[in-house]
Formats: sequence, C-alpha cells, structure tokens
Amino acid sequence: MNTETSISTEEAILMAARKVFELKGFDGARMQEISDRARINRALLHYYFRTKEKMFERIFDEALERFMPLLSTWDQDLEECWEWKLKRFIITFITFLKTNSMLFLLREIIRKPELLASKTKKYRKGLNKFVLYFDRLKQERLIRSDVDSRYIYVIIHSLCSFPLMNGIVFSYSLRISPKEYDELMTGYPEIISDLLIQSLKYQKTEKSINENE
Amino acid sequence: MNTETSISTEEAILMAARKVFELKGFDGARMQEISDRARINRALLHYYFRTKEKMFERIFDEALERFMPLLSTWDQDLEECWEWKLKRFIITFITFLKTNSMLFLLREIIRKPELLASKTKKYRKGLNKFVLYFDRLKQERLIRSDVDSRYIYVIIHSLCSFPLMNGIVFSYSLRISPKEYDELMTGYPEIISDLLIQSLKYQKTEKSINENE
DNA sequence: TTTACTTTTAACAGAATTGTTAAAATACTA
DNA sequence: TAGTATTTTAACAATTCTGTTAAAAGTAAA
Repeated sequence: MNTETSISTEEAILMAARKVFELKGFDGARMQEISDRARINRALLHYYFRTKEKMFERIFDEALERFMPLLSTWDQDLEECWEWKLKRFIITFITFLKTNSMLFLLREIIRKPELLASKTKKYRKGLNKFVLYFDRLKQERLIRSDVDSRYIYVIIHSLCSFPLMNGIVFSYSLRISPKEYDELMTGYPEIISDLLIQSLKYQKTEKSINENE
Repeated sequence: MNTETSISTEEAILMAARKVFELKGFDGARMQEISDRARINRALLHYYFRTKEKMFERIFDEALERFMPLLSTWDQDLEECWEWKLKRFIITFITFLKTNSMLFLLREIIRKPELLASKTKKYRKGLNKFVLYFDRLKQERLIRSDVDSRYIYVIIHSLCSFPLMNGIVFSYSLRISPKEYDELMTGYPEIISDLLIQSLKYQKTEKSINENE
C-alpha cells in the first residue's frame, strides 16, 4: 500500500495516467500501460474509475483547472509596477509549464473541441483581464507601446509556452542535447522579461529600416 | 476518376490522410475515416499504401520535408540588410504554418521520437545556419543586442509558430471567434517584425526598472 | 474487342483493447 | 480475532480496427 511514500492508490493511478496521457494522448494511451506504471492491476483501474473516458476527463479537467487561473491573474491594480507584475507572471507561467504539459491540453482540445467549449461558462469571466489591464496601462500612459493589447497577450504567451512545449525540436535544431537545452532555458525568463519590458516601454519611433549602421 | 479536378486517386487519398492525421493524430486516425473523406473504398487504401503505418510515414516525411528547409534558410550573406531578411523569414514561416500543421509534427515526434531522430543525418547540416548568422551579425557590430543567438532563434520561432498552432485556445482566451482571430492575425507578422528588429537593434541600456513614468 | 489496370463489394481472420465478473488473497481496523 | 475494504488473478464477452482476399464491375487504351 505504498507505505514508504504514503501515496494513496488513487493518487498513484492518477499520476500514472497523467504521465501516459501526456505522452501518448487519449487515443494512444493504454489502460495496461497506466496500470503497469502505477504498479497495480488493470482491473483496479476500473474499480476506481469505471472507464478510460472517465479517467481521462478527471485528468483533463484537473489540468485545465490548474491552467486556466494562470490566464487571468491580472488584477487591475495600477499601483504595482507593471514591469514587476509582468516578470512575476512570466516566471510563474514558465515554472508551471515545466511540470504541466500544455501540449497535452492543446492536443486533446483539437481532437475534441467540446472539451474546452463545454467549460466556457466556468472560465470565461476573468479571461480578458489581461487585455483590460494593458489597455488601462496605455490609457494612463504608463506604457508607451501603441500595439493592440491582444497582440501583447499572444506574444507573451507564445514566448512563455512554446519554448517548453517544443523543447525536443528546439534541442534538435540547436544541435544540443535535451539536457543542455534545459540548462540553456534557465536564463530564458530573464531574457524575455527584459525584451518585453523594453519594447513595451518605448514606442516605436522610426518605421524606416534602411540604414545598416 | 476525379475528372473535373483531375486529382489522381493517390493524391486524393494523401490529402484526406493528411487532414485526418493532422486532426486526430496517428492513434486517433481511422482508415475508414480517411477513405470516407477521399470518397473511395477502404480496401483501396491498402491497395495503394499497404498499411496505415506506411501511409502515415509518407505523410509525416512529406511534412518534415517541407518544414525542415524553413529552419535553415539563413545564408551567410551579410550584404543584404538583416532586417529585410528577418521580415521575409517571418512572413514565409507564418504563411507556411497556416497550411501545414506544426502541431502535427510535434505531437507525432513526442509519441515516437525516432520519427525525428532517424532523420538526423538528412537535416542536421544547415540547421545551425541561423545561429551562425546572428553570431556574425553581432561580431560585425551590425546588431547591438548582446543576447545569445540561440535565444534569438527560440524567440523568433516561438513568436511565429505558437500563435497559429494555439489558435483555438487564443481565440477562446481573447473571447473572439476563430474567424475573428484569423483576421486579427493578418496584422501580426508586421507587429513582431517591428518588435524583433527594434529589440535587436538597440542594446539594453538600463537594467533598472524602478520608475513608473 | 481484348487486355490491363483500377475500383467496388462483401466477407472474414486476427489482433488488440476495453470493460466485466467471480473468486481468492491480502491488508486494515475495530 | 472477526469483519471490512482493498487488491490480485484469471478468464471472458464484446467491440473495434487493421489487413486480406476473391470475385465482380468499371475504365482506358491498344
């Protein structure tokens, strides 16, 4: 009964399922593989979770439940320096993504859009907090960028998510091992924080890009 | 025999397979669904492509074959203005990604890393052209950024890929329809071109971010 | 028209997978 | 220790899916 770690059987199953679903996706996952990984009997999976579908939904919903709040952690408080807010967000987001596969969510949503659509009501309010916040920053002239806040949203999330999600391909492209890539990425949050802050701070001045020096 | 459009049966099958594999992944794809979509008989799939595995590999390899050259289109010619080069790359890359799902490649590589690993030799040379190019730009003082060229690589690719790959989730988060999201994204290449060029041009000056105004 | 190639039909074998069940074994708790 | 809950074992039903086959129908071209 997992005496050493005192992990309940249900927890052990969920951990295994999470891993297998993340790696193989719903369609590629096998109940046998999950039970093997959890070091329990396959029949026990059904004893706890009835069907594969139900087990998957539990995993998916929990992942979504952890993920969605990250999309709306932008309180409208203009007192706190936005640069710090942004930096904090980037670090939180990247830390989260290291342990929770965003690719998993995306893949399953594309397979079955209802997975997200059915949760519309639950998460919709609060979702555009980010856009509102940056709109206000611009209104109040606290940042000088004139870029549509929705682009800023897309840019920040892309910079945070993709490097982790696409690690395999990036490490291949850069011709370094996955381990080396991980090490490289420790400096990454700092880099993009600076990049974003700088480009939000200063309004684009000259549109011409003709001179090389 | 597809007289109107003069598409060969093989081509029709490949188109259908591409679509189904992109949507469902290898494990979720059904031979029946592919043949239905191609408006031919299921037995005919096997007549042309023997097995599902072989058909998939054909699709995957073709996708990779179209994709990989995009990663290494950085000739070392320093005469041409790098800003133009970068802008051209961004537009080419985004245009490509609109029709060719990068998510498809990524998902299948994670499912079965050998898919990429086995192609090592074929694509490796030329892969770090980008990094070399930006290293030279820095050496020659043509750009003033002091950021590791590998970060620049990751940043550019993330900004190009993720907004297209994650369209469903972004349109959900921004509370606009997928159609409206697509429209919004027409202005996107311009935005990130400017952002990147600006931040590469000007070296980060002040590290302090204490003042709000 | 003959010949070769393409496509459909329909049926089937084999394998893999999910989910069920019942009985036995084990562990936990009062 | 007795009783309860958990876990294993092993077998099985039902389904789904892939891949095969053989025969017939259709098409194109010589």
